[in-house]
Amino acid sequence: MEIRKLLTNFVVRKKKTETMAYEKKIPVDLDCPLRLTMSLIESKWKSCIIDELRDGCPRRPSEIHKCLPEAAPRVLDMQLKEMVEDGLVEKTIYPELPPRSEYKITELGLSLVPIIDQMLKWGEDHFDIFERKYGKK
Amino acid sequence: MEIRKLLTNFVVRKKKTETMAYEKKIPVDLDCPLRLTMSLIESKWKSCIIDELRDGCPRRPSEIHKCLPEAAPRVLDMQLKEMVEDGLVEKTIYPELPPRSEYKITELGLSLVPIIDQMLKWGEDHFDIFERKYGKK
DNA sequence: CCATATACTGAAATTTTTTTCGGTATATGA
DNA sequence: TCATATACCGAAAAAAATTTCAGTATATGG
Repeated sequence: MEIRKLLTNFVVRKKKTETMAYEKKIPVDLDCPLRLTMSLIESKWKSCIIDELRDGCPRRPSEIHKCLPEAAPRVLDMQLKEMVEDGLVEKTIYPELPPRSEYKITELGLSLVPIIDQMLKWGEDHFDIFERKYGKK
Repeated sequence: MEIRKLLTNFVVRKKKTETMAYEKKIPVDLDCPLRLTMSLIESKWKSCIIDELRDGCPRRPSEIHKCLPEAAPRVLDMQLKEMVEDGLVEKTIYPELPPRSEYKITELGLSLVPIIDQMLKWGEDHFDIFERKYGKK
C-alpha cells in the first residue's frame, strides 16, 4: 500500500515533469479574465521578455540571454516556447549552420505592452517605499 | 563531504520553509521596477484579492474565502499576511470572541487597481482566442 | 583533425509555492 | 457539558517552477 502510493506519486510526478518541458498541463487559466492575463505573464521572466521585445525588432536567443543574464538560459528557452504557443511571440528558424533563430513579438504580445508599461511606471513610482522597507543588503 | 552537503541543504531548506510561513526571504524584487511590481501581485491569488477588496470595504477572512472558494484558506491567510507586510492591505483585529478581523485595501493597494483593471479588460477582450485554443474540457 | 559558436534538449536537482492536515483558543447557544 | 463558529498556526506533503548539468548537431576557421 505504502509502496504503491510512493510508486504512483513517482509516476505522476515524472509525467508532470516530462510534459512540463513540452507543454503546460493547464496552459492558461480560463476561469477568470484576470487570472487568464496573469497566467500568460506571471512566470518569472515573461514580463521582462515582453519588455525586451517591445520595440518589434527580432532578437536571437543569445541576445535575449545577454539582456537577462540572471535567468537560466534553459528557462528563457522554455518560457519563449510557451509564449510562442500562446501567440505572444513568433519564432523564425533559419536553416543555417551554426543554427540561427529569431523571436519577434506579435500583435497579441504588443497588446500587453500597455500593461507592462503601467507596471513599470508603478514600480518606478513606488520603488523608494520598498527600498526603505526591504532594501540595503 | 557528501553528508555535509546534504546536511547543509537540509538546514537551508528547513530554514527557508520555516521563514516562508512568516516572511518571504526576498519579499520583493528590487532589481527592476517591472519585477518589483510583479513580485507584489504574481502569487496565485493576490491579484484576485486586490480585485475583491477594491471597493474599499473591509472584509472578514471568511468572506474572502467564500469569494475565492478555489483557493485553500491557508494560502489566502498567508498571502493576506504578505500583502499586509507589503502595505497593500491593512488588518484590524477586534478583541472579540469568537475572533473577528477585517482586511481593507490601503491607498497603496488601491494604486494597483488600474493595473488590475487593465488585466481584467485584456482578459475579457482576448478570452475567445484562448478559449478556442485551450478551452473545451 | 580539432576547438568554437549556436540553438536546443532530457534528466535530474533544487527551490519555491500551494495544499492538506491536525491542531490552538474561547464565547455562545443547545 | 458539548458542539459550533471563528481566525489562526506549524508541519509536512504535493505540485509547480526554476536551475543545473551533460549532452545533441554541424559549418567554420585554425
